[in-house]
Amino acid sequence: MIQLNQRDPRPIYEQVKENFKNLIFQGVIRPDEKMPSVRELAQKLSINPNTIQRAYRELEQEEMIYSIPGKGSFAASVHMIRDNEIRDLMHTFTQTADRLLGIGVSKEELIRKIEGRQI
Amino acid sequence: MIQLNQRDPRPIYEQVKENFKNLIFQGVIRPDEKMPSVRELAQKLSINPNTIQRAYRELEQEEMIYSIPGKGSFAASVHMIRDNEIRDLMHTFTQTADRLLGIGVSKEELIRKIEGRQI
DNA sequence: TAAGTGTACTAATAAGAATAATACAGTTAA
DNA sequence: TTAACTGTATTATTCTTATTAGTACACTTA
Repeated sequence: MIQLNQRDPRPIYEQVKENFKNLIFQGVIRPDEKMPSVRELAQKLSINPNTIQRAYRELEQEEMIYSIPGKGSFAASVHMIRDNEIRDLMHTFTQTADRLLGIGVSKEELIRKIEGRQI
Repeated sequence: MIQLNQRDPRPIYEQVKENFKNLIFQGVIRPDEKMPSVRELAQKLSINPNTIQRAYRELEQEEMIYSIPGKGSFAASVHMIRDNEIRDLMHTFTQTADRLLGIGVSKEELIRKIEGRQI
């Protein structure tokens, strides 16, 4: 299910995170489906359970999954994930806009930029 | 001219950078005015010249200053600095907009966001 | 030509990130 | 109730990276 690449310079927990993100986005792991337990996966990959736990903790902070002590970790719904992504991007968007407006760029210029985009 | 804070957890070269950014923004160092030489400043602060050199190198990459081998380092013009800042922010702005458009947010919604801002 | 300037390269060191070891607490099912 | 599972917190160790230092080079100016 999860593939670690020895030559990948990124830390293991990052590789684990990316693997699960892909599996969830691709629908291989469905919303509310149980993920492998930290110990089970750690054993399969021959690494320390805490490394998996770190990956899960960060995935939870990014609201890709949710964890229930004693029960397990589960994939979040794709709608939830999409909403969170939009929320975060919107925050960056308005923040950047504010900084531009603050140093003298006009609203009209920003709006023109938007209108000029593809899609 | 430059103040280093022993309790500041940031590396020395970062503190040096921030100090100069402020001095330039505040107009204490005027456009094209010569900055202290790497050795002179290093001696005053009792640190290695290479540490100053790193600060200067990064300030140059950010186009806050420009350096001429054998002559010295000089503050960039405030107009240049402002233009660079706008260029970078615009890049972030359009990039973020594109990602939002890509996952289904409409141009109209983004434009409304801009129009709703203060200033 | 001597004393100044920035810069490049390498080595040493310090700081932080990544992982491991261990213990705790909740859940479930026999 | 208890045994075997689950996630989580804390601390320690290891390892990588970032930071700083040492040294030499090349250019400019007086």
